[in-house]
Amino acid sequence: MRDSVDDILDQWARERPDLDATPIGVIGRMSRLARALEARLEPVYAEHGLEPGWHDLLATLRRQGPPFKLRPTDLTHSSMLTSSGTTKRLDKLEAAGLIAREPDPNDRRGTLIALTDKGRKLVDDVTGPHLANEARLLEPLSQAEREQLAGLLRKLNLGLPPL
Amino acid sequence: MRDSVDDILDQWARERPDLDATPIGVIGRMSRLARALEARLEPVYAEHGLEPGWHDLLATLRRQGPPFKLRPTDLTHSSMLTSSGTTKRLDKLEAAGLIAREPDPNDRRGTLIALTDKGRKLVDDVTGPHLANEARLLEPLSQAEREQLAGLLRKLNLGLPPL
DNA sequence: AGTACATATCTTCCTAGGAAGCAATATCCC
DNA sequence: GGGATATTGCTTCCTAGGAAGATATGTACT
Repeated sequence: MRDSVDDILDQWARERPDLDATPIGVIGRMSRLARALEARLEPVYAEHGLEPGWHDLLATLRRQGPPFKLRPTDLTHSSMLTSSGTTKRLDKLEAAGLIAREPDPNDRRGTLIALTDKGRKLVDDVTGPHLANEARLLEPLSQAEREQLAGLLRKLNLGLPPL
Repeated sequence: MRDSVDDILDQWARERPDLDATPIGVIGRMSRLARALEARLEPVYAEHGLEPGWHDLLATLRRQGPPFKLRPTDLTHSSMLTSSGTTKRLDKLEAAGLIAREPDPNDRRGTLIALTDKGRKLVDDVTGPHLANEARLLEPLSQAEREQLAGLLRKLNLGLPPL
C-alpha cells in the first residue's frame, strides 16, 4: 500500500534525481501524522470542555502525585511552550477553576501551580477516555509494531542534535 | 536508554495503575519528536530567507514539474492549512516575489499559483541543504531502522480513522 | 433554460502563542 | 558580606493561522 508521501517521493525522484529525498519518508510522514493524530485527540478533550493543550498541562500535574503542584517553569518545559505561552495557558486554566496559583514557599520569586479539586476530578475523568482514544488510533498496528515504533522514536529522540 | 517519555509512563503507572498509558509511548513521543524535528529544520530555511512553512509550499509547486503551477485548493490540502491560512501564506510569498497568481483558464472562479523564476531558483537552492539537514537528523538510526520507521508511519497513516 | 446546490478564493474577525523585555529574587564568587 | 550574574514569572506587542461568512462561478437535475 502506498500513501501520499510515496507520491511525493516519486515526484522528487522525477524532478530532482540528483537529490536523495528519502528522509522525507520519515520526517515528512512524522510531521503530517503527528498533526493528524492530534486532530483526532481534540474531540475527546472537547467532550469534557477542555481546549487543546489543557489536558497536557493538567495531566502533568496529576501524574506528579500529591500534592499535585509544580512550578510554571516545569510546566513550560513539559509542554514545549515558551514562558509567555505558559502564563497565558495558566491564566485560562485558573479562570476555569482547574488550577490555582500559590506562592512558592522556597522561592519568593516563584509561584506554585496546584490542581484544584475540580481540576483533579476533571483530569481523572478525561484521562481514561483519552487513552482509550489513543489506543484506538493505534489499532492499525500490532502490539509488536507499536513497541517497535515506540523504540525507534525513543532512539531518534535520544539522538537528536541540540538545537 | 530511557527518555523523558519513559519517566512519564512510570509516573502514570504509579498514580493511575488502573489505566494503560502505553499509547503515550507512541503518540506522545511522536508529537514531541515532530515538533523537535521541525524546530531543527527552521535554521536551514532561515539561512535562505524562508519563513517556516514557505519551503513546504514552494517545494510542492517545484516537484510538480513544469509549468510549476497548482490551484490554491491543492496547496491547502498539501500544506494541511485552511483556505484562509493558505491565502495569507500566498500573500506573503507573492509579496516576496516567489510566486505569482494568475487566472485559471479552466475555471473563472479560480487562480493558479505559479513559481516565479526567483521562487524556482530559491527552492532549488534550498532543497539540497534542507534534505541534507533532514538526513543529519536521522543519523541516530541505521538505514534499516529508517526504512522500518517509514513503513510503520505509513501503515499508521493509512489506517487512521476519518476525522 | 433555469433552479438548486457545490466549490474556489478571499475577507473579516479573533485567538493562541512567540519574542523581547522587566522587576524581583536568588546564587555565585571573591 | 557584597557586587556581578542568573533565574523566575509576568507583561507588552506582534503575527500566523483558524472559523465563519461573502461572492462569484461551476455543475447537476429537471
